[in-house]
Amino acid sequence: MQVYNDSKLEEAATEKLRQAGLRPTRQRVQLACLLLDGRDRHVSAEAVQREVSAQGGQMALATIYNCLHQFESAGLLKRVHAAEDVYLFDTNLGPHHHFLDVTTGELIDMPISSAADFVLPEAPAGYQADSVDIIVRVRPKN
Amino acid sequence: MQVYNDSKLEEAATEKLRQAGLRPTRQRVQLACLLLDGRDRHVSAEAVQREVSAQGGQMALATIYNCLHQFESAGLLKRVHAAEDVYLFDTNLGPHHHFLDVTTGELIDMPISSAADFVLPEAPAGYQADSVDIIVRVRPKN
DNA sequence: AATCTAGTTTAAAATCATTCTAAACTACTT
DNA sequence: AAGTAGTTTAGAATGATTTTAAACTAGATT
Repeated sequence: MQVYNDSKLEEAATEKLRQAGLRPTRQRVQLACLLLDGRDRHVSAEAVQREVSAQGGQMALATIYNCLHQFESAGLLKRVHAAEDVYLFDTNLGPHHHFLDVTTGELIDMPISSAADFVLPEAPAGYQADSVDIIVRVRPKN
Repeated sequence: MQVYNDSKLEEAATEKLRQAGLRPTRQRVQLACLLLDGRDRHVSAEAVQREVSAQGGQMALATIYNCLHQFESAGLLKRVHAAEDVYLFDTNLGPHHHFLDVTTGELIDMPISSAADFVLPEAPAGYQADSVDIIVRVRPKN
């Protein structure tokens, strides 16, 4: 946490956690401030730990994994398949898909309107579609 | 391999490996017979090892990983993201995507009947699209 | 405010799929 | 038959994630 905490942000985070049925512990509040502030981001547990460290704090990786998964279960985050063997937590809760820059591994949100261009085949007989994941691999031009 | 090897199959596999620039070792021929026989399948390294064992053979997992990756590099297999943390090797080399039965983890090939069904979204400015991965999660009706 | 307790955090160990190592083996050439 | 580069292998290493179990804490109870 910053030397000067933004108590407004913390109060909002606390409220968000309460509504999600999560006890607002110091760690969860800190992570909520970091991740549930409205910015659309794609983060790994380790990246979160680095951010916590950068703010002068410290948090066990196990705690970060716990919290991120709890946030996910509570619908505060989504877990997305970013690349080959990489999963990230996505703060963008709206329906969207991703572009993946194969040269850097960076994920870029794909507005759903673009994805609407996709015409998906009917689900196989006896099945009903549940959800769709689309990743378009891209690379910088030239 | 079966008690009575199908030497025709082995010859075909040997030829396929040669054309791919892979020395047809005993292990690679056995795996090629198992996997490159025209059936469309989705297999893990461990599943392959179980099949080898079921045929009375044995093969180090490291060898299986080596071979599967070499087959992939040679364009004889594709590696696909099957589910959450699961990757499988896909013997269907044609352009296609997958349905994933979320209740069993089973992958079902999604034919691309007409390539026109898939209109790629515009890549972000400065990027060009490379390839697309689509997984439609499905579940049995009722 | 002190106590209680279920829920939480943590360091450290465990897990598990995959990869690496380096020694033994083998396909192919000479 | 011998040589050599490429292969296979058991076992160790890796690395992201999960588990363990002991210490800690938020919130309820007295």
